[in-house]
Parts: sequence; structure tokens; C-alpha cells
Amino acid sequence: MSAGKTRNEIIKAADQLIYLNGYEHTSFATIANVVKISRGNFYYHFKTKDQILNAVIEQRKTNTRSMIRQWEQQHTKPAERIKCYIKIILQNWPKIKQHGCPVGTLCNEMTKLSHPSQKQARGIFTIFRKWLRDQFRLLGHEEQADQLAMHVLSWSQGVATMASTFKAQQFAENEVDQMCRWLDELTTGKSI
Amino acid sequence: MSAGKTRNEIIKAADQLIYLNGYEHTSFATIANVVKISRGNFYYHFKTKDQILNAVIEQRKTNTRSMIRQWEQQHTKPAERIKCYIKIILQNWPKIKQHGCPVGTLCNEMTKLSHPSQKQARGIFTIFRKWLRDQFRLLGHEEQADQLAMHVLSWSQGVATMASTFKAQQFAENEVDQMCRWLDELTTGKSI
DNA sequence: GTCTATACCTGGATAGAC
DNA sequence: GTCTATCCAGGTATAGAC
Repeated sequence: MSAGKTRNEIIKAADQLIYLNGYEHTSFATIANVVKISRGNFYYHFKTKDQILNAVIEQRKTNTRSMIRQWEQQHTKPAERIKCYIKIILQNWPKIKQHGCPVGTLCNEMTKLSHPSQKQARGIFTIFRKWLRDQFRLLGHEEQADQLAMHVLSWSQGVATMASTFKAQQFAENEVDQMCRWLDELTTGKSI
Repeated sequence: MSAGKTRNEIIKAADQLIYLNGYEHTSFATIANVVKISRGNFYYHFKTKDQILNAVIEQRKTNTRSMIRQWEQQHTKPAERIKCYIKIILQNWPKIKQHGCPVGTLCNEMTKLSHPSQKQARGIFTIFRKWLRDQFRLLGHEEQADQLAMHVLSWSQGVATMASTFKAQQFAENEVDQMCRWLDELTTGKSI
């Protein structure tokens, strides 16, 4: 409801700034500057800072779903779809190098702050998790599907953290290669 | 120099609080409360907040080195030593569940804030990295030693992030098992 | 819906007495 | 070495005019 233009611009700006600088470090003043509205106007659209965060998380969920839909349209084979996920880190490398994985770093911050929106943030991961699980099921790994999904998420997260910490693109490329090979072995019927 | 009692207590308290709540969220007031000194007294020991951070990082490096020394005394086989590292996540599970990996979350925050101490924080990882590299060399993996070290660090980081995000102890245990089996295969002369 | 003005608090940091 | 008092910037949030 009330899908106003300004409101959407606030969410969009907040989304960016939270990714770049973190939630706690993002202030109303900074967002207002970007959107070019006064701080006062702000409170017409959102009553608290946490409400903005929740709106941002919802938008990220929407974006995630549409990204997944694209992958599904581009590839019919589940293995190829999973590789789309695996390769995001290379596609977004310049940003990830400087600011980490948008989902992982947000969840880390929420965890640190014991923030009420912790669960909502985790929900972005859950979208990927369920979708990856479905793809692994299609590959015939019924029993281990969820475990495999978590394995892929976890592997990617580790690579994102270490690659951004050490600014190591080469390392990221190596690991992505390994993940793809691991996935190929899984597809040709090997055990994990 | 000036290894005063109060100074050390400040570092100790700051270390804890930064781990529990993050650097940005940790204020002088909170630290002063824990140490039971006035905020003013603070500035006799540290001129800026960043100086406290650097002192905390130095202390963590010292602690890291002494932890590694213990592992070396407890185990002579490199593979067993590496497993000590792999298993920290289970040993410290209650804390990691709530606050993540102390090193990874700090590095993530430094990256987000583009903080000057980014490099110093990364240095804690570097201690582990070099040590793991040495252990893999002892295992006869000269060429890939550093790559393998980064792989272990990265794997652990991913598990820490996902396990703490989903509060999933079972998942952490599964992954630790897999890492140990992976290491065993490596030891018996398989390729990665 | 958007603005200005402002209240109120917390944070880092300083000055100076003891 | 420790304290109190204080400054100032910046943060969230509110009130009320337009």
C-alpha cells in the first residue's frame, strides 16, 4: 500500500547505502541527501529507522526472486542454474571486493546487533536455500538436497568473506572453478 | 610499554564488547562501565577510539599465536594440528552461534566501514593462513600449500556465517566432519 | 506530501581539579 | 592516574507551518 515514488526512492537509496556502509552506519541524513528530501519529510514515509530496514529487506527478497526467475528462464538444467548462483561472486566482484556479499554482511550485522530484523534478513538466504534445494532434488539428490543447498551457500559465503578481506580475485576464481567441478562430479553420480 | 593494569583491563573489556556487539556499536561509555572507570580517565590511556581498536587487534594476534603454539605442543602430526583449527567452531559454538567468528565478523565490519585498521584486522587471518600453509607444506603439498590454507580458512568462515545465521549446530557438525574427511583424503595422497 | 525548526540523546573528545 | 564538568558533532524523532 502507498507505493509512492518518494517512498520507493528512499528504499532504493537506503538499500544501496546499507550495502555500502552497513545498517548502523547509515543515517537518515545520508539517505535524505541522496534522495534530496528533508529529514523531516522522512517520517511521513517511515516512522522509525527499523521500518526502513524492513522495507529494504522486503525489496531485496523481491529482487532475489526475480533474479532466480531469470536463471530459470535462461537455463533448464538444474546444474546450470546452480552455477548461476555460484558465479554471482565473479560477476559482482568489484562490489563484493569492497563491500562483501550483500546478504551475508547484512545477516552478520543483524546477528551482532541482536537486531529484531535478524529473522527477516535470514529470509533472503532462505529463498536461495529453498530454491537450491529444489534444484538438487531435480538432480536426484532427494535425501541430501537441503544439506547440499546449505553447502553451496556456505561455500560461497566463505569465499566472499575471504576474497573481500584479502582483495583476492584469483582466489575467488579458483574456488568458483572448484565449486563447478564439485557440482559436475555430483551430477555424474559421485558422492559428496 | 606502559603495560598498566587499567590499560589492560580496558583492552580486555573492549575486546569482549567488540566481539559481542561490533566495533561501531561499542562506545566509550559501555567500556567505562565494564572497567568501572570514568570516561575521562579513558583518554589518559588511549587518545582515540581507533587506538583502542588497534590495541585489541594486537592482543588478538598475541592470543592467536599462543593458541597455535598450544596446538603444536599437543600434536606433532600436521593433519591433527589442522583439525584443531577446523574444530574451533564446535568448541566455541555457543559464542559463535550468537556472535559469529570473532575474526571474520571484525574483518567484515572493517571492510564495510572502509576502516583504516582493515589491514591490521586481516593480519589475524594472515597468522592462521601462514601457519596452515606451513602445515600443508609438511604434508608434502608444496605448490598448493597457500591455496589449501585459504581453502580451509574460507570453508570455516562460510560455515561460521551460515551456522550462526541459521543457528544450525547440526549443519556445523556435518561440515566439520566433511572437512576432516577431506583432509584425510588429502593426507592419503588424493588430489583436491 | 514536503518543508523548517527544534527537542533530546548519545557519541567522541578536551580541560583542569585532585 | 583518576575524577568531574563540559563541548560539540551527529543521530533519531517530533511539531507544526505550508
